[in-house]
Amino acid sequence: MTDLREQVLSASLALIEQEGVGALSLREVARRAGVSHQAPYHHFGHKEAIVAELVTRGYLRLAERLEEAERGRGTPSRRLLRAGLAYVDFALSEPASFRLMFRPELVDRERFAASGEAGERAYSVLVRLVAERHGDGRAAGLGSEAQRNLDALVTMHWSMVHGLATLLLDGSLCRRFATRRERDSHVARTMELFMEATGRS
Amino acid sequence: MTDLREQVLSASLALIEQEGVGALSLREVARRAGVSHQAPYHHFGHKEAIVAELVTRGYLRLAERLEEAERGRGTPSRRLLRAGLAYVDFALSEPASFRLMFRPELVDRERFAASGEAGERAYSVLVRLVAERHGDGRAAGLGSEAQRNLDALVTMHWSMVHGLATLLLDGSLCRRFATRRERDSHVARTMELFMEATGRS
DNA sequence: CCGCCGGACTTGACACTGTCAACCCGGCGT
DNA sequence: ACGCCGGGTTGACAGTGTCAAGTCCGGCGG
Repeated sequence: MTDLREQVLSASLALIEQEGVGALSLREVARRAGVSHQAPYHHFGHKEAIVAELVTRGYLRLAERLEEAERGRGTPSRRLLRAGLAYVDFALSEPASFRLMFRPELVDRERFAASGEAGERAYSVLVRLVAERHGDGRAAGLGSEAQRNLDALVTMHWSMVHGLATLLLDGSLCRRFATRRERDSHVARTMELFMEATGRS
Repeated sequence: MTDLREQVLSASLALIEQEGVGALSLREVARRAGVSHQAPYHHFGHKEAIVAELVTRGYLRLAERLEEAERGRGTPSRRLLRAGLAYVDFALSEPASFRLMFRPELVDRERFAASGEAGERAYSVLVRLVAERHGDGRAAGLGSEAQRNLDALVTMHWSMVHGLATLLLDGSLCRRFATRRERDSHVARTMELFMEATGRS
């Protein structure tokens, strides 16, 4: 019916959501779209191109959510916290995209530059938020020692939210909670603990 | 020559290390072991059983490393830090195992209980270390509020090291460092920053 | 109007995968 | 001596990604 290209993309995502990343099959996607097994090739060339497109779009949506938190009201700490929660929430609400985004063997970032750039855009939001919170007061003039510490701070924040997201999604944390509400309050408590410990506001 | 079972396991790991998780192929493994494509089936039944065995052994080695850090000298904080560094180091030195361990769609934890138990063993080390550091002074008598906070602390520590490990392995951090030494010092700085922020010793 | 050109799609083939089935062989216990 | 069985083999089947043709059709130039 509508644009087959879009249909292929959404069918792929749905398939991954239902059966897991490993079950993504062009032929099954074609079947679901009601076309022959080669039709998708006319729009994408190979499987990797489909995944690359999904990865790019995933990073763009993540970047949007983070930028939304960045634009919000409140202290730098508060906005950084909201960005962190948005990161985790993204992973939980779009698990298929999130898993694809962090499986580098699926899409070669060299050949699909758009995916890499979208990832950089999301990353840069985090860098700005951390820098804002942890005082880059004297603008760009930090010595290399201070710069290295800022780098470490960014890595620390990112590792925290990324670890939380992946453990909730794929790790043992995913079996620890009976209800969604329970899980969410655990996440909130953990993030607040972290922000409080590392905070200076 | 020697035990084919062991040969299959090590060949599988080597193959994953070289070509990625997706490239694990029983037939290629058999080829490398110099046997027919069905020989591995005589020892494992299906592919999942091979992966499950690798996952179990991976968790056991990780648990050993963590327990080694636990037994070491120093304050609780120091030992927790060393356990965290051991976690990251494990991921970097055994990337194939680590990736398998956190891809739950590959092995069903219900049917392969050994994998789950080995994972629990590693997890419990972390729980003990965090509890020891963050004062479970009055033993088992914590109220449910304090218990929830301890849970959140464990999740926080685990998320931190797990996020750091996966970002170094699969995320954008892996392209940020030219030399291993540079990378390691970044890891050390990040972990120390984290421990200092969350520490009470 | 005809012709034809190119994009969207189909059909058919190939090599590869995991897995089922049958067969084969050599050492062991009875 | 015989049968059994663990470890190994070969052969087949369905499913996969991908290459190579062929088919259909709408819009264009002449």
